[in-house]
Amino acid sequence: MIKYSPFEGLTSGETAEIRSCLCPIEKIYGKGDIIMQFSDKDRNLGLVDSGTAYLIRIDIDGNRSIIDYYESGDVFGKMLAPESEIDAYYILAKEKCRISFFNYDKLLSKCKNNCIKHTVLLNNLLMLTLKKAQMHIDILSQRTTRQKLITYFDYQRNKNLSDTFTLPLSLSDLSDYLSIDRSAMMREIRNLKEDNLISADGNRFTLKNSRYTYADC
Amino acid sequence: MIKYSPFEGLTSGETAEIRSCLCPIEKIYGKGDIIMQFSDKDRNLGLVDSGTAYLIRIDIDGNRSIIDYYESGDVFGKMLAPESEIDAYYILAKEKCRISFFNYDKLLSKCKNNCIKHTVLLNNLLMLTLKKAQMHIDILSQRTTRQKLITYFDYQRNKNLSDTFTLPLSLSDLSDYLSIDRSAMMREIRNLKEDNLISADGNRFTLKNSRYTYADC
DNA sequence: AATTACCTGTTGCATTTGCAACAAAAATAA
DNA sequence: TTATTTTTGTTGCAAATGCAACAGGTAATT
Repeated sequence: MIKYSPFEGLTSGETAEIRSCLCPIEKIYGKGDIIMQFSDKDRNLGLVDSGTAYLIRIDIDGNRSIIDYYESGDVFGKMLAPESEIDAYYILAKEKCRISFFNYDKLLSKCKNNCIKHTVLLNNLLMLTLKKAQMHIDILSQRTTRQKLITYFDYQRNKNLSDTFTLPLSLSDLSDYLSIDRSAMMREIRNLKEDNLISADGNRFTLKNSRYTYADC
Repeated sequence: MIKYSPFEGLTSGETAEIRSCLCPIEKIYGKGDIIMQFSDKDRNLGLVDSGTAYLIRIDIDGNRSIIDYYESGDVFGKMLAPESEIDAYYILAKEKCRISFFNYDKLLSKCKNNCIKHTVLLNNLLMLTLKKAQMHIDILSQRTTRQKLITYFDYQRNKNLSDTFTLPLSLSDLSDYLSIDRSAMMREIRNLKEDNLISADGNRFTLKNSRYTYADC
């Protein structure tokens, strides 16, 4: 499985060069802070240095969904976000976060050195965001709660290269990300345990069906 | 609402230049033909000149889902497609299609003229695919059949700039794209009619709730 | 240390959704 | 044309899911 990152295909020297060329601004956010609101004025792109954050959608009826989540190395911004005239989207700090903000007018323009590295970076950002979106579609398009859970767990297994892994989300938030009722999800997790397909201790899970292992990748 | 297209931001002259530079190969497919299978050998990117095609997923249990669909101007290819070791993905011609294939090694490499247009094209392709994926997530993350339908119809209204529009999918295929049971979907469409929120004749629909119109965009 | 807020886990019950099956209509092929 | 396949539309029933409410545990805050 290919791991996509913003600086994929760039050496650490080039990465440093881009960083100094684009001179990002670092900010710290506390739990529950709103990091970005996607107003027209906001010409920044956020790179998560540490902590976790959510992309939240509030729809016309006030329902809250977790559309995406960001861990260290993930990136967000208006350019990469869904647009809507109806729903509100914002980035929420789930825990204390350190974020580097890049001005993306600088990112989009050619720099003095006429280097194509900006473009490589831009492509990486788009590809990274696309792959996460495709993963989410893969999960959401599963027909049952059970299949949504198993598909999500399978991605976690591949990401962690281990049958045992700790969820990056609380169970409560996971149900939001999977777009299912929390109590129904808890019920199905119990069923999966009873069917001996998983075991779990808190939010540390082990996938027991070994038909397809991360080693197959 | 911004309309994304592969050649967005390029003049018709530049578009022609790219086409001649990349010299795409045109092919015609009949209804039901498999256009692309995402094998490693396939280094092509397909642009739909006419007709419609689907991105199909067949999961481990044999279930078929429509993950994406392509109309004139849309683009597909291994680079833009989900990857999976478990599920099979392929592009299926829904009706007679004319497709232009671009070699994307050529696309990714700099051309002799050192033009950045290839890169613009690449960014457009990624952005186009991302926006479609985000739309799909927006729809699939709706909790009820009713909300999935209304959200989908709303996108169609915006795309067509009219409260009345013809679906680009058959109702049968729409249920696959929305990941819901067809009969349940038919039942909910009937309910929507009875609640006077929509009217429909065949697969020509009119959205009657005018809280938010395309004019607001 | 005490208080508060949040998260986990559970249950009964109502509602929604999926499943299976069928008939009619429409589109496609022979 | 006629035959065949696909799509639409419907229904009864079973199963899955959502809703509301609550209790206990854990983490965060004062």
